[in-house]
Amino acid sequence: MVRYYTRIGLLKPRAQQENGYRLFASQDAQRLRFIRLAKRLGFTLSEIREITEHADHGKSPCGKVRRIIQDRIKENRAKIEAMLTLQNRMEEALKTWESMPDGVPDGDHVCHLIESFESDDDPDR
Amino acid sequence: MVRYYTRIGLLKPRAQQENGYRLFASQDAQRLRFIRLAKRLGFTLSEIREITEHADHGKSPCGKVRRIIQDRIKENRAKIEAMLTLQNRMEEALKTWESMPDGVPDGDHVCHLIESFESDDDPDR
DNA sequence: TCGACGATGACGTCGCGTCAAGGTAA
DNA sequence: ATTACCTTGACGCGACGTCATCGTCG
Repeated sequence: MVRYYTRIGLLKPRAQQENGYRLFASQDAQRLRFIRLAKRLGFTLSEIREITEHADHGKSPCGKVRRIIQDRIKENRAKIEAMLTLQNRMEEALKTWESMPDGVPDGDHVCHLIESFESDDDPDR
Repeated sequence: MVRYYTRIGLLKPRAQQENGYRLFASQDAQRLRFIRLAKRLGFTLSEIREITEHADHGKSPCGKVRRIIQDRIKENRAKIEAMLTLQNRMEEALKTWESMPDGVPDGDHVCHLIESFESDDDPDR
């Protein structure tokens, strides 16, 4: 991860001259802790990059931070609902399949279990 | 999608000789419907490929199908819980931040809102 | 001849992991 | 000299989308 964060410019350790080794200062450790906290709050790495660059230019990133997390809460709610819908569909399928035998595939049908779930319309996705 | 599915070998239209155009038969349309149904049930494309290849060899894929969906239900449950945990964390953060002003970044701190969420330990992730 | 289709191939997404080839430290 | 670390670079994942370049159809 540290190598990756360095690669995408989230961490900027100083390069030592003699050997090519990266030198991490305590500021870099601080920065890494910040990244971890932000990730725990749902921020993506590119958002974190925006935030830190903003801050490195002396501007307050707090407004941006509030906006991002509000959007993320909405997005997340939608994703959770979608996953709950899927979960219901899967459990329903398993239940229905309990009373159905395995089938042998012919040219037309791959698996009658799955094919028994013809969807009339396709509201989500 | 159709191009992609063809590329990864999920759809296999016959190539016409004269021009290089792909020729889709009704079987391909049937196969595509199957893929869509399976996706709606949470199967990944590589699982769908396993299933169809199994079936194309004349073997019943139904056992595999039952096993996969049972695993997927468990995985999904874990993911949903993780997302609910995240959602709580985000909403808690927003609430806490309501009473906090925006701050100006100094060398040590990027955003005190995020930094106020020091985590004692890190149980999940 | 022109414009709307088709094909292939390469590259982008996101957050890393992994592997190879080579240099360095103890 | 060994071996354990470090570096850069490329490629992999999943499920496509997009772009460029080319060929083809009407």
